[in-house]
Amino acid sequence: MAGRASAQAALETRRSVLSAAAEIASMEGLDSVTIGRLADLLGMSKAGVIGQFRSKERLQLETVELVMDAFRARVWQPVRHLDPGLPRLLAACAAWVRYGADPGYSGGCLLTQVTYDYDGRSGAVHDRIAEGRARWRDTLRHDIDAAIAAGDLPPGTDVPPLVYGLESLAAGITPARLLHGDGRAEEWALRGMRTLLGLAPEG
Amino acid sequence: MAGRASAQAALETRRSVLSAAAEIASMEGLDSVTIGRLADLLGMSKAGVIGQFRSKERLQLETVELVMDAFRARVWQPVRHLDPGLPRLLAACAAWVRYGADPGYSGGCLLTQVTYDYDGRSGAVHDRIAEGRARWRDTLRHDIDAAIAAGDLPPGTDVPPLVYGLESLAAGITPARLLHGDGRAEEWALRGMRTLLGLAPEG
DNA sequence: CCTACCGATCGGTAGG
DNA sequence: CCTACCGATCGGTAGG
Repeated sequence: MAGRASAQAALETRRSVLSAAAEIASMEGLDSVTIGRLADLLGMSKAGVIGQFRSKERLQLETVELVMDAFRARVWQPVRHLDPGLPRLLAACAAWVRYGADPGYSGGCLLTQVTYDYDGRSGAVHDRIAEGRARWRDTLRHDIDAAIAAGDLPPGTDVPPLVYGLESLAAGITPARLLHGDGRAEEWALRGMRTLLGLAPEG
Repeated sequence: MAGRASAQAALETRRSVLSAAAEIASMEGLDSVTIGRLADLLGMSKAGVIGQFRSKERLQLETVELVMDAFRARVWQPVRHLDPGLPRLLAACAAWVRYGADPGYSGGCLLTQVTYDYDGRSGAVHDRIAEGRARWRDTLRHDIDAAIAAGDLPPGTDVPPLVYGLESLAAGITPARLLHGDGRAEEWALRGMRTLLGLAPEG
């Protein structure tokens, strides 16, 4: 029973630790994910929890990685097969706000929360978040450029402010829902995105 | 030297504790404000730090209160003498994004960070943030309503999505600056606000 | 992945 | 506002 488990069992343990870490983090912040709490929650020893992750920072980093994977799977994967351009951008935005409104964790969108919490810190988590956001910005820019080239957006469109606006509107969903109970924040965010893109409110 | 200080000295101590707490919190989050760290930073004993605040939650709450006061002083105070309506709304938005870009703390806008960090928690800090945001929303709504009545905004303006958009765009400044070095985020936020209001890009 | 343990730090109090 | 102290918990390691 004791001793080193099989590679498969170790992988399952790893997954359950990260899943619990994401759940705690979504409610109380990534800092509140402590080794002792995870051990209690999972009925394991602290050594068992931290064993696979060398350090708490590694565990935090892998938690962030897990959530970024979920974001890609739910937001980017469903639309990536479409041609670059405005239709794909709008589909991505719709999936994006949908994810923000229902990220699969009790405490709201962990990605947003970690972004706003770690932006002013230094360290691996800050760097990883900055890199992930930069890649998502690239993706958005790519579709915006294609939309301009196709004539679906005006030729003079200033791209950086537009990207800034889209990501700000998406991020606002979590506090709107959790602080004010705005059940329609998802819809509001998407409507704002359409306005910034210069599109009519519907269709 | 030792023993209970005068009421005035106590007030100065209180201020210096809260100021240090805000500085730490802006960089590493409100959770990282520990009594021991404040004591080290200020050259005091832990008992001296916590003495005036009964508990850590009270200290956190008063730190939030301090930052909310600063927000009101820098954003609302300079424009409140203007008549309700679009000009005051635009002046408030300009002061708002200015504050977001330069909030007076090293680690960015503490109000934004705490908002996104505590939205999913329960407790006094969450409740106070929700209340403060609700009051600011009321202020915005009041000017928007006046602008509609004056004919400066269309009669059919849907107010809640607009308020949502304004606050989301303002909040996006901190991560844009700190994660991506977007020096023009303040300008982008204001431009987005004007677009949502249906105004021309300039003037 | 467990037991047993390390030094450090946590929030907070007693008493002056 | 200080010294001295409390039990609890922190991240992490040794050894199996």
